[in-house]
Amino acid sequence: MKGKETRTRLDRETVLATAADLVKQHGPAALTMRKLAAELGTAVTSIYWHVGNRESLLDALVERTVADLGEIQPTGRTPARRAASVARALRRQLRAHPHLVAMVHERGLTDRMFLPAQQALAHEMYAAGLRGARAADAVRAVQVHVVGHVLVERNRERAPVQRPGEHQLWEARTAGQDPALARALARPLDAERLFTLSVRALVTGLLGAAGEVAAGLGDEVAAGGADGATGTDENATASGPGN
Amino acid sequence: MKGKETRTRLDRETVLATAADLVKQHGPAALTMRKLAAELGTAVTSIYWHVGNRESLLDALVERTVADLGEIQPTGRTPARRAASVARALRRQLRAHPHLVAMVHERGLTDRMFLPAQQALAHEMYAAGLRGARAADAVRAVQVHVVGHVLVERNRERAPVQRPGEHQLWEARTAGQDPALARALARPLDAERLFTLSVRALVTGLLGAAGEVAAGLGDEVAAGGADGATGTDENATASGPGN
DNA sequence: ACCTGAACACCGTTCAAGT
DNA sequence: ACCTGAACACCGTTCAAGT
Repeated sequence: MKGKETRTRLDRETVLATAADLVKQHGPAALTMRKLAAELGTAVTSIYWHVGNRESLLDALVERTVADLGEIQPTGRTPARRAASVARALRRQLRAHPHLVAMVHERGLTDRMFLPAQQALAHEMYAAGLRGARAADAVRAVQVHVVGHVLVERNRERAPVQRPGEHQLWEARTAGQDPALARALARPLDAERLFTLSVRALVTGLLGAAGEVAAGLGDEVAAGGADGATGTDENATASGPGN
Repeated sequence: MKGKETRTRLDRETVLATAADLVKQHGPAALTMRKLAAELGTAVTSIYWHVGNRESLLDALVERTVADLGEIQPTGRTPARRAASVARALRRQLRAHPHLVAMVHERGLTDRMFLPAQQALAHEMYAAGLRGARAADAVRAVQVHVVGHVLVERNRERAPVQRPGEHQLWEARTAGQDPALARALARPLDAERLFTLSVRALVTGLLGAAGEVAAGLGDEVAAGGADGATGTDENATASGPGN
């Protein structure tokens, strides 16, 4: 159970490695200096010599994880689709490291982490005809949407079963004018589908103004938004070979 | 400093009240049973008699805060604008109780908390011509966007100064084809403006498909998305009288 | 240069004992 | 019915002492 037995020398590298392991398995809250020491087979205080303290240990962990995130490779034939594909790729990266988003945010490393995605998005916004501050707004809107969506998703997964639950709530209430709507809201939510759908809508909305006016790709954009309900098809599995 | 001096009887009510006070001032992490006891002028263990334990104390706190959130009163002349106004009102509610979102999520009370907003949104989506599952998707997309945005905002505010900072990052990098875009991304982000703008785009995108096809209000929707940069004007201060 | 145990100041929670 | 102190099992961190 305790992992390493014949310990000769402790090492900043192995401290980080086993710490990363603990975080990956049980989350950052479960990473206590004492448990880590037990796992390493050393005294608690030895860890301090190599990594300073718990806080800088987590810093280093985050830094290293961010460093070897895969490249983001946009896919699709139009800027709108390519921007959406960047959003999906970003979400996939984040979900591959379940505790990363929260840790990164707490540590104020968000900007560095999202720079590759930001640049990819900026490129597509430019290609779609957005310029300057307007393009910057679009980039940031998508970025915040993705991070926010992943945070909400993660919380929803971690949370104990929703206490009243949309189910009962919507069943009990007067279903209003649209019983089909009430039934749909009572069904459990498919996060992946909702993400794909909302990103598409957001990008469409962001490009819409400039798109129709400036670049004449309004029809393409509208088509991208119109096939909504089909959800996850070919372009959901496309990603860079890096990850 | 210790607040109450002449303490006759402890009371679940006053325990909750002072606990709420501590959370409001220093966040939920700062609410320790021992500090709370000190503030109350009682033994730590007395608290346990009234509220069980720390976890159910926080549960009760959240429950009570959610209970007296104000009504959500949509404003605006079109469904798109009214839906966006619901999103803004929801954001305002959440920001009025800075620690609420995270606590609510951790406790799995999200559904109950957002039911009023959800119903208001559902109403507007129906008015905009969306039906059934499609309307449900739109409602949830907006809901997740708002919660996610607020979570990101909160984290950004709490976080220590972003370490590398978009500033330096974007200045250092090859600014690509659009130096104005790079400059805009180097500027600090105006969360309120970005929120207004992205919600508008999202709603436009969500209604776009059904709106143009079914209800013939595509021009109105497009106009709503096109006046983008002006941001927070009349309808930003509108809310129910409840809060 | 690296590792150790003892010690300090914190936590939440339980429990027998008081009134 | 309500409040108490002592005690337990945890934390992160410091520090003098070892090799």
